[in-house]
Amino acid sequence: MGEDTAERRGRPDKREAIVRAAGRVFGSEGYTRATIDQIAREAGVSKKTVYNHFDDKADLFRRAALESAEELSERITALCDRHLRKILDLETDLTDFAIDRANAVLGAYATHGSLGRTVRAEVEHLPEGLLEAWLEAGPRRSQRDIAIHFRTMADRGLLVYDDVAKAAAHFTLLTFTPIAEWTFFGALPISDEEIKSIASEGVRMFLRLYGR
Amino acid sequence: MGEDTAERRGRPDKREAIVRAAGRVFGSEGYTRATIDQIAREAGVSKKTVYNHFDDKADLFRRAALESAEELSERITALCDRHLRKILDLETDLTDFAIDRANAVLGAYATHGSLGRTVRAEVEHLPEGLLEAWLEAGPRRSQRDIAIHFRTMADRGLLVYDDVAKAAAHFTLLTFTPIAEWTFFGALPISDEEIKSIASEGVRMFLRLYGR
DNA sequence: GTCTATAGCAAGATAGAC
DNA sequence: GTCTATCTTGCTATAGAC
Repeated sequence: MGEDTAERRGRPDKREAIVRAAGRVFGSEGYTRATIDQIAREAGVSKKTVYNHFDDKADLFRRAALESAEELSERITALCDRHLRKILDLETDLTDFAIDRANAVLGAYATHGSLGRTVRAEVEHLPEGLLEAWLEAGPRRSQRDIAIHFRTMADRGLLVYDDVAKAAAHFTLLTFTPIAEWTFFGALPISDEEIKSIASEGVRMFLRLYGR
Repeated sequence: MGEDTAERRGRPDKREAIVRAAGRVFGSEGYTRATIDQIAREAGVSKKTVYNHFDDKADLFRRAALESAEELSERITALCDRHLRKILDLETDLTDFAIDRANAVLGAYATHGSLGRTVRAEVEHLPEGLLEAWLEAGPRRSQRDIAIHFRTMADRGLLVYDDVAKAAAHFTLLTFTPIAEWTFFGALPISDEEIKSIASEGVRMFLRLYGR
Protein backbone atom coordinates (compact mmCIF):
# COMPACT_ATOMS: atom_id res chain seq x y z
CA MET A 1 0.00 0.00 0.00
CA GLY A 2 1.48 3.33 -1.07
CA GLU A 3 2.34 5.64 1.81
CA ASP A 4 2.33 9.40 1.38
CA THR A 5 5.46 11.38 2.02
CA ALA A 6 4.00 12.60 5.27
CA GLU A 7 3.90 9.00 6.47
CA ARG A 8 7.64 8.45 6.47
CA ARG A 9 8.79 11.29 8.68
CA GLY A 10 9.95 10.81 12.24
CA ARG A 11 10.19 7.84 14.59
CA PRO A 12 7.76 5.05 13.79
CA ASP A 13 6.91 4.31 17.42
CA LYS A 14 5.85 7.90 18.00
CA ARG A 15 3.78 7.78 14.84
CA GLU A 16 2.01 4.69 16.12
CA ALA A 17 1.26 6.31 19.46
CA ILE A 18 -0.16 9.36 17.70
CA VAL A 19 -2.43 7.36 15.39
CA ARG A 20 -3.75 5.31 18.28
CA ALA A 21 -4.37 8.35 20.43
CA ALA A 22 -6.07 10.03 17.49
CA GLY A 23 -8.35 7.04 17.11
CA ARG A 24 -9.38 7.23 20.74
CA VAL A 25 -9.92 11.00 20.76
CA PHE A 26 -11.69 11.21 17.40
CA GLY A 27 -13.88 8.33 18.52
CA SER A 28 -14.94 9.78 21.84
CA GLU A 29 -15.05 13.48 20.92
CA GLY A 30 -16.00 13.44 17.27
CA TYR A 31 -13.99 15.09 14.54
CA THR A 32 -14.53 18.78 15.21
CA ARG A 33 -14.47 18.59 18.99
CA ALA A 34 -11.24 16.61 18.98
CA THR A 35 -8.19 18.86 19.26
CA ILE A 36 -4.63 18.27 18.17
CA ASP A 37 -3.54 19.36 21.64
CA GLN A 38 -5.54 16.59 23.27
CA ILE A 39 -4.30 13.99 20.80
CA ALA A 40 -0.70 15.06 21.38
CA ARG A 41 -1.20 14.92 25.14
CA GLU A 42 -2.77 11.43 25.00
CA ALA A 43 0.03 10.22 22.74
CA GLY A 44 2.65 11.70 25.06
CA VAL A 45 4.25 13.79 22.33
CA SER A 46 4.39 17.48 21.53
CA LYS A 47 2.05 19.13 19.12
CA LYS A 48 4.88 19.77 16.72
CA THR A 49 5.64 16.06 16.56
CA VAL A 50 2.08 15.50 15.41
CA TYR A 51 2.52 17.98 12.57
CA ASN A 52 5.88 16.43 11.79
CA HIS A 53 4.18 13.10 11.07
CA PHE A 54 0.94 14.30 9.51
CA ASP A 55 0.04 17.17 7.22
CA ASP A 56 -2.97 18.39 9.15
CA LYS A 57 -5.96 17.31 11.21
CA ALA A 58 -7.78 15.82 8.23
CA ASP A 59 -4.73 13.77 7.24
CA LEU A 60 -4.41 12.43 10.76
CA PHE A 61 -8.07 11.49 10.83
CA ARG A 62 -7.74 9.69 7.51
CA ARG A 63 -4.85 7.57 8.75
CA ALA A 64 -6.52 6.85 12.09
CA ALA A 65 -9.74 5.75 10.39
CA LEU A 66 -8.04 3.56 7.80
CA GLU A 67 -5.60 1.90 10.18
CA SER A 68 -8.38 1.19 12.65
CA ALA A 69 -10.45 -0.39 9.89
CA GLU A 70 -7.51 -2.52 8.75
CA GLU A 71 -6.63 -3.68 12.23
CA LEU A 72 -10.23 -4.54 13.02
CA SER A 73 -10.64 -6.42 9.75
CA GLU A 74 -7.60 -8.52 10.55
CA ARG A 75 -8.99 -9.37 13.96
CA ILE A 76 -12.28 -10.38 12.39
CA THR A 77 -10.47 -12.48 9.80
CA ALA A 78 -8.81 -14.27 12.69
CA LEU A 79 -12.16 -14.79 14.38
CA CYS A 80 -13.56 -16.26 11.16
CA ASP A 81 -10.68 -18.70 11.06
CA ARG A 82 -11.15 -19.65 14.68
CA HIS A 83 -14.91 -20.14 14.71
CA LEU A 84 -16.05 -20.72 11.15
CA ARG A 85 -13.30 -22.85 9.66
CA LYS A 86 -14.23 -26.23 10.95
CA ILE A 87 -17.80 -26.36 12.11
CA LEU A 88 -18.61 -28.75 14.94
CA ASP A 89 -21.99 -27.40 15.96
CA LEU A 90 -23.28 -24.75 13.56
CA GLU A 91 -25.44 -22.79 15.99
CA THR A 92 -22.76 -22.77 18.70
CA ASP A 93 -19.97 -21.79 16.35
CA LEU A 94 -21.95 -18.99 14.72
CA THR A 95 -22.98 -17.69 18.13
CA ASP A 96 -19.42 -17.72 19.46
CA PHE A 97 -18.28 -15.87 16.37
CA ALA A 98 -21.02 -13.26 16.73
CA ILE A 99 -20.15 -12.68 20.39
CA ASP A 100 -16.42 -12.35 19.75
CA ARG A 101 -17.01 -10.03 16.84
CA ALA A 102 -19.32 -7.78 18.82
CA ASN A 103 -16.70 -7.54 21.54
CA ALA A 104 -13.92 -6.85 19.06
CA VAL A 105 -15.82 -3.90 17.59
CA LEU A 106 -17.89 -2.61 20.46
CA GLY A 107 -16.36 -4.07 23.61
CA ALA A 108 -15.22 -2.09 26.63
CA TYR A 109 -11.68 -1.33 25.45
CA ALA A 110 -12.42 -1.45 21.73
CA THR A 111 -12.03 1.93 20.09
CA HIS A 112 -12.93 0.72 16.59
CA GLY A 113 -16.65 1.09 17.11
CA SER A 114 -16.47 4.67 18.34
CA LEU A 115 -14.17 5.69 15.55
CA GLY A 116 -16.52 4.04 13.07
CA ARG A 117 -19.35 6.06 14.57
CA THR A 118 -17.39 9.24 13.95
CA VAL A 119 -16.67 8.22 10.35
CA ARG A 120 -20.37 7.59 9.79
CA ALA A 121 -21.28 10.91 11.41
CA GLU A 122 -18.89 12.75 9.11
CA VAL A 123 -19.95 11.15 5.81
CA GLU A 124 -20.82 14.48 4.27
CA HIS A 125 -17.52 16.06 5.33
CA LEU A 126 -14.94 13.36 4.69
CA PRO A 127 -11.95 14.07 2.44
CA GLU A 128 -12.34 12.76 -1.08
CA GLY A 129 -12.19 8.98 -1.34
CA LEU A 130 -11.97 8.27 2.36
CA LEU A 131 -15.46 6.84 2.69
CA GLU A 132 -14.86 4.36 -0.14
CA ALA A 133 -11.43 3.38 1.20
CA TRP A 134 -12.75 2.96 4.73
CA LEU A 135 -15.73 0.86 3.63
CA GLU A 136 -13.42 -1.33 1.60
CA ALA A 137 -10.79 -1.76 4.33
CA GLY A 138 -13.41 -2.32 7.01
CA PRO A 139 -17.05 -3.35 6.73
CA ARG A 140 -17.03 -4.73 3.19
CA ARG A 141 -13.91 -6.78 3.75
CA SER A 142 -15.39 -8.41 6.82
CA GLN A 143 -18.57 -9.17 4.93
CA ARG A 144 -16.53 -10.91 2.23
CA ASP A 145 -14.63 -12.90 4.86
CA ILE A 146 -17.88 -14.16 6.31
CA ALA A 147 -19.25 -14.94 2.85
CA ILE A 148 -16.20 -17.09 2.07
CA HIS A 149 -16.89 -19.29 5.06
CA PHE A 150 -20.60 -19.42 4.28
CA ARG A 151 -19.71 -20.89 0.89
CA THR A 152 -17.88 -23.74 2.54
CA MET A 153 -20.79 -24.34 4.87
CA ALA A 154 -23.18 -24.39 1.92
CA ASP A 155 -20.95 -26.86 0.13
CA ARG A 156 -21.25 -29.11 3.16
CA GLY A 157 -25.00 -28.67 3.15
CA LEU A 158 -25.11 -26.69 6.37
CA LEU A 159 -26.56 -23.53 4.84
CA VAL A 160 -28.98 -22.89 2.00
CA TYR A 161 -29.10 -19.53 0.23
CA ASP A 162 -29.54 -17.93 -3.18
CA ASP A 163 -27.05 -15.11 -2.77
CA VAL A 164 -24.13 -15.56 -0.40
CA ALA A 165 -23.57 -11.82 -0.04
CA LYS A 166 -27.16 -11.33 1.04
CA ALA A 167 -26.86 -14.18 3.51
CA ALA A 168 -23.74 -12.62 5.01
CA ALA A 169 -25.48 -9.25 5.15
CA HIS A 170 -28.44 -10.78 6.96
CA PHE A 171 -26.14 -12.53 9.40
CA THR A 172 -24.53 -9.22 10.32
CA LEU A 173 -27.88 -7.49 10.41
CA LEU A 174 -29.33 -10.04 12.82
CA THR A 175 -26.36 -10.68 15.09
CA PHE A 176 -24.29 -7.52 15.09
CA THR A 177 -26.40 -4.50 14.09
CA PRO A 178 -28.78 -4.65 17.08
CA ILE A 179 -25.83 -4.50 19.46
CA ALA A 180 -24.27 -1.63 17.52
CA GLU A 181 -27.56 0.28 17.52
CA TRP A 182 -28.27 -0.35 21.16
CA THR A 183 -24.83 0.84 22.30
CA PHE A 184 -24.52 3.58 19.69
CA PHE A 185 -21.42 1.90 18.34
CA GLY A 186 -19.83 1.34 21.70
CA ALA A 187 -20.70 4.65 23.35
CA LEU A 188 -23.05 3.13 25.93
CA PRO A 189 -22.04 0.12 28.04
CA ILE A 190 -23.57 -3.30 27.49
CA SER A 191 -23.14 -6.40 29.61
CA ASP A 192 -21.66 -9.66 28.37
CA GLU A 193 -24.99 -11.32 29.09
CA GLU A 194 -26.87 -8.92 26.85
CA ILE A 195 -24.36 -9.38 24.04
CA LYS A 196 -24.69 -13.12 24.38
CA SER A 197 -28.46 -12.95 24.44
CA ILE A 198 -28.76 -10.76 21.35
CA ALA A 199 -26.17 -12.77 19.43
CA SER A 200 -27.85 -16.08 20.30
CA GLU A 201 -31.25 -14.90 19.24
CA GLY A 202 -29.86 -13.40 16.05
CA VAL A 203 -28.22 -16.69 15.14
CA ARG A 204 -31.47 -18.57 15.81
CA MET A 205 -33.32 -16.21 13.46
CA PHE A 206 -30.56 -16.51 10.89
CA LEU A 207 -30.73 -20.28 10.98
CA ARG A 208 -34.50 -20.21 10.54
CA LEU A 209 -33.86 -18.28 7.35
CA TYR A 210 -30.79 -20.05 6.06
CA GLY A 211 -30.35 -23.28 8.05
CA ARG A 212 -31.22 -26.53 6.38
CA MET B 1 -45.98 18.90 27.81
CA GLY B 2 -44.35 21.63 29.93
CA GLU B 3 -42.57 24.33 27.97
CA ASP B 4 -39.61 26.16 29.43
CA THR B 5 -39.70 29.90 29.92
CA ALA B 6 -37.37 30.32 26.99
CA GLU B 7 -39.99 28.72 24.79
CA ARG B 8 -42.60 31.42 25.17
CA ARG B 9 -40.60 34.46 24.10
CA GLY B 10 -41.08 36.18 20.74
CA ARG B 11 -43.25 35.50 17.74
CA PRO B 12 -44.24 31.85 17.32
CA ASP B 13 -43.82 31.81 13.53
CA LYS B 14 -40.23 33.01 13.86
CA ARG B 15 -39.60 30.37 16.48
CA GLU B 16 -40.89 27.70 14.15
CA ALA B 17 -38.64 28.88 11.33
CA ILE B 18 -35.64 28.85 13.64
CA VAL B 19 -36.30 25.34 14.93
CA ARG B 20 -36.74 24.01 11.41
CA ALA B 21 -33.61 25.73 10.14
CA ALA B 22 -31.73 24.39 13.15
CA GLY B 23 -32.87 20.88 12.32
CA ARG B 24 -31.57 21.17 8.78
CA VAL B 25 -28.24 22.73 9.74
CA PHE B 26 -27.55 20.47 12.72
CA GLY B 27 -28.42 17.52 10.52
CA SER B 28 -26.16 18.38 7.63
CA GLU B 29 -23.28 19.97 9.53
CA GLY B 30 -23.30 18.13 12.84
CA TYR B 31 -23.54 19.84 16.20
CA THR B 32 -20.19 21.53 16.55
CA ARG B 33 -19.80 22.56 12.92
CA ALA B 34 -23.25 24.12 12.84
CA THR B 35 -23.16 27.83 13.66
CA ILE B 36 -25.85 30.08 15.04
CA ASP B 37 -25.09 32.50 12.21
CA GLN B 38 -25.92 29.89 9.60
CA ILE B 39 -29.09 28.83 11.39
CA ALA B 40 -30.23 32.45 11.68
CA ARG B 41 -29.48 33.03 8.01
CA GLU B 42 -31.41 29.91 6.92
CA ALA B 43 -34.32 30.89 9.13
CA GLY B 44 -34.32 34.43 7.74
CA VAL B 45 -33.96 36.04 11.16
CA SER B 46 -31.22 37.88 12.96
CA LYS B 47 -28.88 36.14 15.36
CA LYS B 48 -30.33 38.08 18.26
CA THR B 49 -33.77 36.71 17.49
CA VAL B 50 -32.35 33.22 17.90
CA TYR B 51 -31.03 34.07 21.34
CA ASN B 52 -34.32 35.72 22.14
CA HIS B 53 -36.12 32.43 21.62
CA PHE B 54 -33.53 30.00 22.96
CA ASP B 55 -31.07 30.11 25.82
CA ASP B 56 -28.07 28.88 23.89
CA LYS B 57 -26.91 26.52 21.18
CA ALA B 58 -27.48 23.41 23.31
CA ASP B 59 -31.04 24.51 24.12
CA LEU B 60 -31.77 25.08 20.44
CA PHE B 61 -30.41 21.66 19.57
CA ARG B 62 -32.53 20.04 22.24
CA ARG B 63 -35.71 21.60 20.90
CA ALA B 64 -34.85 20.84 17.28
CA ALA B 65 -34.11 17.19 18.10
CA LEU B 66 -37.25 16.68 20.18
CA GLU B 67 -39.63 18.45 17.82
CA SER B 68 -38.24 16.55 14.86
CA ALA B 69 -38.73 13.27 16.71
CA GLU B 70 -42.29 14.19 17.62
CA GLU B 71 -43.22 15.29 14.12
CA LEU B 72 -41.71 12.16 12.60
CA SER B 73 -43.47 9.93 15.09
CA GLU B 74 -46.79 11.50 14.20
CA ARG B 75 -46.16 10.91 10.52
CA ILE B 76 -45.32 7.29 11.22
CA THR B 77 -48.42 6.91 13.34
CA ALA B 78 -50.40 8.14 10.36
CA LEU B 79 -48.61 5.65 8.09
CA CYS B 80 -49.47 2.84 10.51
CA ASP B 81 -53.11 3.84 10.35
CA ARG B 82 -53.06 4.02 6.59
CA HIS B 83 -51.29 0.74 5.85
CA LEU B 84 -51.62 -1.50 8.89
CA ARG B 85 -55.14 -0.83 10.11
CA LYS B 86 -57.14 -2.97 7.76
CA ILE B 87 -55.01 -5.58 6.09
CA LEU B 88 -56.05 -6.66 2.61
CA ASP B 89 -52.86 -8.39 1.51
CA LEU B 90 -50.37 -8.71 4.37
CA GLU B 91 -47.18 -8.74 2.29
CA THR B 92 -48.29 -5.81 0.14
CA ASP B 93 -49.46 -3.70 3.06
CA LEU B 94 -46.32 -4.31 5.10
CA THR B 95 -44.16 -3.49 2.10
CA ASP B 96 -46.04 -0.26 1.36
CA PHE B 97 -45.68 0.74 4.99
CA ALA B 98 -41.95 0.00 4.97
CA ILE B 99 -41.43 2.05 1.80
CA ASP B 100 -43.40 5.03 3.07
CA ARG B 101 -41.64 4.94 6.40
CA ALA B 102 -38.20 4.83 4.82
CA ASN B 103 -39.11 7.83 2.70
CA ALA B 104 -40.53 9.71 5.67
CA VAL B 105 -37.29 9.31 7.62
CA LEU B 106 -34.62 9.14 4.95
CA GLY B 107 -36.21 10.51 1.78
CA ALA B 108 -34.82 13.32 -0.33
CA TYR B 109 -36.41 16.21 1.53
CA ALA B 110 -36.65 14.49 4.89
CA THR B 111 -34.40 16.10 7.48
CA HIS B 112 -35.39 13.77 10.31
CA GLY B 113 -32.87 11.12 9.36
CA SER B 114 -29.91 13.48 9.25
CA LEU B 115 -30.84 15.06 12.53
CA GLY B 116 -31.18 11.60 14.05
CA ARG B 117 -27.71 10.81 12.78
CA THR B 118 -26.38 13.88 14.57
CA VAL B 119 -28.16 12.91 17.79
CA ARG B 120 -26.63 9.44 17.58
CA ALA B 121 -23.20 10.90 16.87
CA GLU B 122 -23.43 13.13 19.92
CA VAL B 123 -24.60 10.48 22.43
CA GLU B 124 -21.66 11.10 24.71
CA HIS B 125 -22.12 14.86 24.65
CA LEU B 126 -25.88 15.37 24.86
CA PRO B 127 -27.36 17.49 27.65
CA GLU B 128 -28.72 15.49 30.57
CA GLY B 129 -31.86 13.55 29.74
CA LEU B 130 -32.03 14.42 26.06
CA LEU B 131 -31.12 10.95 24.83
CA GLU B 132 -33.88 9.35 26.88
CA ALA B 133 -36.45 11.97 25.86
CA TRP B 134 -35.49 11.69 22.20
CA LEU B 135 -35.62 7.89 22.20
CA GLU B 136 -39.02 8.02 23.84
CA ALA B 137 -40.48 10.67 21.53
CA GLY B 138 -39.02 9.06 18.43
CA PRO B 139 -37.78 5.51 17.86
CA ARG B 140 -39.44 3.80 20.82
CA ARG B 141 -42.79 5.39 20.19
CA SER B 142 -42.79 4.22 16.58
CA GLN B 143 -41.86 0.73 17.68
CA ARG B 144 -44.82 0.70 20.03
CA ASP B 145 -47.12 1.93 17.26
CA ILE B 146 -46.04 -0.93 15.06
CA ALA B 147 -46.40 -3.42 17.90
CA ILE B 148 -49.99 -2.31 18.48
CA HIS B 149 -50.93 -3.18 14.92
CA PHE B 150 -49.00 -6.43 15.05
CA ARG B 151 -51.19 -7.47 17.97
CA THR B 152 -54.30 -7.01 15.88
CA MET B 153 -52.76 -9.01 13.06
CA ALA B 154 -51.86 -11.78 15.47
CA ASP B 155 -55.43 -11.80 16.79
CA ARG B 156 -56.59 -12.35 13.24
CA GLY B 157 -54.07 -15.13 12.81
CA LEU B 158 -51.94 -13.26 10.32
CA LEU B 159 -48.80 -13.21 12.46
CA VAL B 160 -47.31 -15.63 14.96
CA TYR B 161 -44.81 -14.49 17.59
CA ASP B 162 -43.79 -15.00 21.19
CA ASP B 163 -42.89 -11.39 21.99
CA VAL B 164 -44.60 -8.60 20.07
CA ALA B 165 -41.85 -6.09 20.88
CA LYS B 166 -39.23 -8.41 19.44
CA ALA B 167 -41.32 -8.96 16.34
CA ALA B 168 -41.63 -5.20 15.83
CA ALA B 169 -37.90 -4.80 16.40
CA HIS B 170 -37.17 -7.47 13.80
CA PHE B 171 -39.51 -5.82 11.35
CA THR B 172 -37.65 -2.54 11.66
CA LEU B 173 -34.31 -4.31 11.56
CA LEU B 174 -35.15 -6.13 8.34
CA THR B 175 -37.05 -3.42 6.45
CA PHE B 176 -35.68 -0.11 7.68
CA THR B 177 -32.21 -0.50 9.16
CA PRO B 178 -30.50 -1.65 5.92
CA ILE B 179 -31.73 1.50 4.17
CA ALA B 180 -30.62 3.68 7.06
CA GLU B 181 -27.19 2.05 7.10
CA TRP B 182 -26.74 2.19 3.37
CA THR B 183 -27.59 5.90 3.15
CA PHE B 184 -25.95 6.83 6.45
CA PHE B 185 -29.30 8.05 7.71
CA GLY B 186 -30.15 10.00 4.62
CA ALA B 187 -26.76 11.52 3.86
CA LEU B 188 -26.23 9.58 0.63
CA PRO B 189 -28.89 9.39 -2.07
CA ILE B 190 -30.84 6.22 -2.75
CA SER B 191 -33.27 5.55 -5.57
CA ASP B 192 -36.93 4.69 -5.12
CA GLU B 193 -36.22 1.35 -6.77
CA GLU B 194 -33.54 0.45 -4.24
CA ILE B 195 -35.79 1.44 -1.35
CA LYS B 196 -38.57 -0.70 -2.78
CA SER B 197 -36.23 -3.62 -3.35
CA ILE B 198 -34.78 -3.59 0.16
CA ALA B 199 -38.18 -3.11 1.77
CA SER B 200 -39.73 -5.93 -0.24
CA GLU B 201 -36.99 -8.36 0.60
CA GLY B 202 -37.07 -7.36 4.24
CA VAL B 203 -40.79 -8.03 4.40
CA ARG B 204 -40.33 -11.44 2.74
CA MET B 205 -37.73 -12.36 5.36
CA PHE B 206 -39.93 -11.03 8.12
CA LEU B 207 -42.86 -13.13 6.94
CA ARG B 208 -40.70 -16.23 6.80
CA LEU B 209 -39.99 -15.62 10.48
CA TYR B 210 -43.39 -14.45 11.65
CA GLY B 211 -45.91 -15.20 8.92
CA ARG B 212 -48.29 -18.05 9.42
C1' DG C 1 -38.11 42.72 15.74
C1' DT C 2 -33.40 44.25 12.62
C1' DC C 3 -28.56 45.61 11.91
C1' DT C 4 -23.71 46.01 13.09
C1' DA C 5 -20.02 45.70 16.31
C1' DT C 6 -17.35 43.36 19.84
C1' DA C 7 -15.74 40.88 23.85
C1' DG C 8 -13.79 36.55 24.90
C1' DC C 9 -12.13 32.34 23.85
C1' DA C 10 -10.78 28.03 21.64
C1' DA C 11 -8.25 25.78 18.22
C1' DG C 12 -5.40 24.94 13.77
C1' DA C 13 -1.07 25.67 12.26
C1' DT C 14 3.62 27.76 12.52
C1' DA C 15 8.13 29.39 14.36
C1' DG C 16 12.07 29.76 17.42
C1' DA C 17 15.03 28.07 21.25
C1' DC C 18 16.98 24.02 23.07
C1' DG D 1 12.74 15.04 19.05
C1' DT D 2 10.57 18.76 23.16
C1' DC D 3 8.86 23.12 24.99
C1' DT D 4 6.76 27.55 24.80
C1' DA D 5 5.04 31.37 22.37
C1' DT D 6 2.40 33.32 18.49
C1' DC D 7 -0.46 34.28 14.45
C1' DT D 8 -4.85 33.86 12.65
C1' DT D 9 -9.37 32.39 12.16
C1' DG D 10 -13.92 31.50 13.55
C1' DC D 11 -17.44 31.00 16.79
C1' DT D 12 -20.54 31.81 21.02
C1' DA D 13 -22.76 35.11 23.25
C1' DT D 14 -23.70 39.92 24.31
C1' DA D 15 -24.57 44.87 23.65
C1' DG D 16 -26.01 49.12 21.52
C1' DA D 17 -28.48 51.81 17.88
C1' DC D 18 -32.58 51.93 15.22
